[in-house]
Amino acid sequence: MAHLHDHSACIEDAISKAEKICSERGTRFTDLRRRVLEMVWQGHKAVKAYDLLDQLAKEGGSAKPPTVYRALDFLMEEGLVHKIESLNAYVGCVHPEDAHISQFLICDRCENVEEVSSGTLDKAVLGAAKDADFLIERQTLELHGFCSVCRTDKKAA
Amino acid sequence: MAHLHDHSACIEDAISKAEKICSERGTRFTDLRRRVLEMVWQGHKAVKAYDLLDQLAKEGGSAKPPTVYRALDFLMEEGLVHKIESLNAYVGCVHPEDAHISQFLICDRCENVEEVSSGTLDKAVLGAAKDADFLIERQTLELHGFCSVCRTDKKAA
DNA sequence: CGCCAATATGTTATTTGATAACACGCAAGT
DNA sequence: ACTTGCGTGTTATCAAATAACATATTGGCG
Repeated sequence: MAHLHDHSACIEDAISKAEKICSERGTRFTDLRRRVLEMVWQGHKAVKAYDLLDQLAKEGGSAKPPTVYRALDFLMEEGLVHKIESLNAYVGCVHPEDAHISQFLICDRCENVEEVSSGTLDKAVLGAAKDADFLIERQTLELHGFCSVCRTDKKAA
Repeated sequence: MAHLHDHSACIEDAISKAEKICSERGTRFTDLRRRVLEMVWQGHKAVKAYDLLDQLAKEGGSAKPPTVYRALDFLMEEGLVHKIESLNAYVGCVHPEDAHISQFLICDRCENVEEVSSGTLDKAVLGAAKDADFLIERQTLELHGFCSVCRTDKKAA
């Protein structure tokens, strides 16, 4: 993911995909849920629930924790948002149209989160589970470190 | 990991390894830290910080959150304990003597946590990072599902 | 249309998870 | 004995998440 890009296109894309998915499934993409999804997509960083809460509160309405957590729960159910467990934060899904296992590269410097899908990695995970005779239902795979841009910057500095 | 085994041997082993490691490094394996490590090792499940706190409180002494979090921080620094991010809980490390990357199989039924080390998996993770030109510093890899025993039980039930 | 049921949101309170800041104590080395 | 560092105690607070109940909105159906 480049550091410089037309991010408004990312937001628009995420919203239109969400509209399509919800309409296909007959689930309701309400104003609140749209607003929360937009806020999650304000960048490619993982966003904290209470930061969303603050923003919502500033925008006028009364906003309490359940408001934002319920919206996040809905968005996660629909696969539009993922939770980053190691950060207690939430990030927009880049390809919500198909169900998938999530794997993340999280830069600890610029904080950008990149969602990757590696078939090799998937296979290795399944292989490890098979070796242990373990049935996987859900996985958390979060790799922290430095993205290519930040690694270069560090060297320069 | 078998469901039935002489668990006291696990505890003893963990404590003696901890003693050895701390003495080698010149770090202090105090009574409190020993007690917390024993409690983390009361089973192969991940243990919550506030459960440790409750236990400590019952054992007489005054115990407040920092007490247990500081002990856990120490134990994690020494590699004696790992945090399971997806559960906000802590589990004893099975081979603290050598630094390593942690990968966990977490049974959502019996709650046992098995620490695995798969070279294939390690390689796949490194490969995915390399493809993205990403430098890994730390990883969270937690696989949730059902262990072999619980999977069999489920079928039977 | 008007009603009902289901879903969504608002509201209050509480639980759980974690850390900041400062005080006190103890142990090892000089 | 002294002091320096480390460990622990204590108080307070922040941060993350959910429970329980009230109200509102929407969509389906008679």
